[in-house]
Amino acid sequence: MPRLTLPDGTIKTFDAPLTVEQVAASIGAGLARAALAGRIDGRLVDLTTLLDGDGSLEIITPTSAEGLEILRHSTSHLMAQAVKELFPTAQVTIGPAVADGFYYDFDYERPFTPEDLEAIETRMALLVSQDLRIEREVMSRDAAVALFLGLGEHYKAEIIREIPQDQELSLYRQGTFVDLCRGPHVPSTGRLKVFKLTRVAGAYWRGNANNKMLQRIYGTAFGDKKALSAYLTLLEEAAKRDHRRLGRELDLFSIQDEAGGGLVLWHPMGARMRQVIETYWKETHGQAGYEFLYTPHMANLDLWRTSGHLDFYSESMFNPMTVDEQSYQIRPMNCPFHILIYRSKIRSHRDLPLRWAELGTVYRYEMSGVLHGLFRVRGFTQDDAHIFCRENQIEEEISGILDLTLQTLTTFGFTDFEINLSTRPAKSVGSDEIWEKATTALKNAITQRGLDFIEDVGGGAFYGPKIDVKITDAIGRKWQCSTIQLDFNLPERFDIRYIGEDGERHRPIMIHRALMGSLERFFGILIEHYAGHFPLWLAPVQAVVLTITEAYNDWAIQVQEQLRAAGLRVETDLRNQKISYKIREHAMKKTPWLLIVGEREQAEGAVSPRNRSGQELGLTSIDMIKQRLVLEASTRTATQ
RNA sequence: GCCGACGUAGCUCAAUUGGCAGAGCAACGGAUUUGUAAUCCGUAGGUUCGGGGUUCGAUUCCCCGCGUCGGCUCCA
Repeated sequence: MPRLTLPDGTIKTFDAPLTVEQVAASIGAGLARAALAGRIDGRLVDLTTLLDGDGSLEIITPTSAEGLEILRHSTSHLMAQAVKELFPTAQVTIGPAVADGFYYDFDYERPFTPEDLEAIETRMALLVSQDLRIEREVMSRDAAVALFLGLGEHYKAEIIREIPQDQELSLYRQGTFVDLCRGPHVPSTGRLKVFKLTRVAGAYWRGNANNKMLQRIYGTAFGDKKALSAYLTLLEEAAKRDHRRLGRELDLFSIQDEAGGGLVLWHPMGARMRQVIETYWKETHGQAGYEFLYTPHMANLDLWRTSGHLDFYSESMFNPMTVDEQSYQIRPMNCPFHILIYRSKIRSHRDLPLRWAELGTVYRYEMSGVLHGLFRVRGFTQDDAHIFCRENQIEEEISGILDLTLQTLTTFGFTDFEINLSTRPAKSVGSDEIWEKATTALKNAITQRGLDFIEDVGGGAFYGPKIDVKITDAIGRKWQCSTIQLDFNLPERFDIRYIGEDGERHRPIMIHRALMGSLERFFGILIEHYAGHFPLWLAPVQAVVLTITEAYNDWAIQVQEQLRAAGLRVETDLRNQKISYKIREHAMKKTPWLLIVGEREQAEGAVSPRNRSGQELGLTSIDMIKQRLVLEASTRTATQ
């Protein structure tokens, strides 16, 4: 007699075994229609799963993340079925649900075309209208291998051979199509009504460039049409915010072939913003007890041999250049230089912790195909710092870095954080003891300020555990910028030490950390986060004084001078144009404040301010507007 | 690097089966002296990404190169 506990705590008992689907129907017809799968005691199962014992049961619908994932996974199978029917010689490989939808990789003699996608979509719709049952079947390994080899599906056979012996193999059949799959899946193709194939792309088998290139088709699926159109609207919104487009429109930066791909040219307006960001960075780091360093952009190759970068990082390094028969390497990182400064004299335990920061520009080789605006470049500036401390100072230092990180990110308008802690991987350097101590210190530092974290077990670098912080932007996208990384390796390689209280030599702990990560990338994120509507403290031009006619030029210039004297970034627009023309132009440049001056304003020593949202303040004295803008800029928050 | 799509004026985009390379905005010149999102007239602007081929003729078709864009991790 199944006795089932539902998520709201109610308990339902049945006098005979029944399927998840039947339970859903017993709760309500609406739920039965929406049901995609079930969760029994935490395990996701098909709707057709028979319940014969007690336990907790949750009905999964498209409103949950899992429901959406199942829906998309099933849609990817539906697509594979359509592809197999239209292109019988295509071999199926893998087809998972991913962040925004799903994909399926096929091995086919030619790439799929946009016309193929249309045909596939049409066939998918046909299969949906047939409402084919999707049925699970368990099979032995040998039988499964034989089945797929018989179907000419060599990739599937290869996959099965790699699945652990003791794991149960399941197949899903729908119509003539059969696929190896862990499941769960929706009960029939009729459930898959809202989907869209988005693009085709090449993708290597198993993501390895040495393997054959497969044809990947991307698509997405949703529980209802509204959700799909909301998603498409989001894509449009993201396109409007594209920093490459805004960067050009607002004249912030460019990347030009003549200089080289992935090398950023900061134009005056972008450079103004960068100055503001750097000034803020210096201010906060000074307050947090950091010292600042400047180090060279290249160094003798031997330095990179000692640091080990030549061994484990050479793929990302530019080729060395020869100078006076010696090899020099343009730097991909700043840390070896900071270590050299540490090692330049004997350090005492009293000197520690040393917090050394540098806006260090580094150059890394990225494959041409991955370059992308400011997000993926070949030359960028890190807001880098290295902390040298004693073992017993780790927790306090991490704690301080976390404070600074959250303070910085909040100031730039990000308030939603996800903290990831990555622990010791299989291959690593350093003793069990130090890993244990350090990892605990990291955890404590996070939990002590009441924050949650996601643990990525074994996800740390070989040289130490790390904390990454992800931010969520205005349209819900996540970005990882900040990283805090312990290093047990470099102090060893450079043999750096300090003299302890006991008079003996000890090895310091090194912490690498960057809060914004790369200034270029962070700038790109800011552009997209604010969609170019930068808060006053960041805006390259904070206000423009617009004249009604040339008769008021003198007053406009006086206004500009007075506001500039108060530290504001103010321009004038004295052109012989209608006021509405000028307003439109500066509105499109997303200037926070437009200060209009004409006869009345001049007579009263005033301006008529209009803010970015079109709000007019009316006649305002020069002192009033000065105060207001200075206050708004100094609070470093978005007020419009 | 690999797969695919694309590459026309500073920007956004046209150009019939292969038949004189165009428009809007921006720029520049002139007129207009204007009150809250585009005043009017004019001028200039091109090796159609580069190179080669087919053709009487190539922006258009073919080949090579360069660049841009979308992908190439998310496990059956």
